[in-house]
Amino acid sequence: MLQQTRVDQATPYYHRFLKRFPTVKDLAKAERHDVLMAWEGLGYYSRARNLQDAAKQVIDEFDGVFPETYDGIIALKGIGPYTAAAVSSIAFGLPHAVVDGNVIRVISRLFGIRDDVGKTGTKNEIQQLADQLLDEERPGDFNQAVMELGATVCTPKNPVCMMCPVSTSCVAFRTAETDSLPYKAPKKKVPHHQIVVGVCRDDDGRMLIALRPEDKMLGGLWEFPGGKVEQGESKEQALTRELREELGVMISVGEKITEIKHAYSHFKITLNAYECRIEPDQPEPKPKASKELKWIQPEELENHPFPKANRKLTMLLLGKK
DNA sequence: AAAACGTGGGC
DNA sequence: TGCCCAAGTTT
Repeated sequence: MLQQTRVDQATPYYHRFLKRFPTVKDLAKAERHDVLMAWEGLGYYSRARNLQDAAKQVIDEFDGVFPETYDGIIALKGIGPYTAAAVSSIAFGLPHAVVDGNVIRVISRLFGIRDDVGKTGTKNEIQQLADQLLDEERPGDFNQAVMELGATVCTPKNPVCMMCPVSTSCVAFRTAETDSLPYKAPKKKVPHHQIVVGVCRDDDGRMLIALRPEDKMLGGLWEFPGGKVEQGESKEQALTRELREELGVMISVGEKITEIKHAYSHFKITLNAYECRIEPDQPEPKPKASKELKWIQPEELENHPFPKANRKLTMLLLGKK
């Protein structure tokens, strides 16, 4: 949960998750739907799938006993170099240095690394330096101490060098480069897409939702069907086209419901939601781009995992805020 | 090796 | 408002 996520953001999820899935076996045998439901809102949903896959690995490949070696730990789904080092050092006292965002900042300043820390080679260099620095007597404490130093003293903005125990040997401090290190190459600006989605209702007041494929973005979550507005298209045209492509039916576009802005990790969207009706002569919709389609009553929206922008829409539809 | 992958808080 | 960054991993 903590991968690319602040402790404060993950903490309530952590407690809820453990209450819902108290043991590895509970998690391993759970429905994916329920795991994603517990993860909804936390983002990077592949982590939830990986975590459950890892639980299955522990049951099936490790006889139900969590591995106690670095190689065994990093063999688990969703566990990479950082998490394997963190768990093996903190839980089992094994000598592996963690390299997270904090450590990258501390090491790059301490040693005056001026290369782009976004590059693989630079990260390897930092990993080597961290490994050399590691206190092999207390690897877990050392790792947490460096991360804590980065989180509280050697901060991204306005580091408190006066409080730093290693400032006298810090290159960035001695050369007044703390503001420019770690160096990161300028980011490309992210695209902004216009998205249209349809809230298709039938005569019983049910709404049509679609399940996103597991291997794609937001995989395993539900959404209102729709897609991107292409160049030269009106939103109504785009929605008609998208639902024809995605559901295989002709629809009529009704009233606009709302407009929701949202930022993902690598692009931004404006989600335009419309009331829709499937034309009377049309066959039952078939999932062409999604894994499954389902007609549900409004109150059932709360029992399905939705990504953030779609969840805002469901809340509006339920009259909740 | 670089890009894909969510969301929320701080400034 | 817009950008940065967060206890990174996978493809």
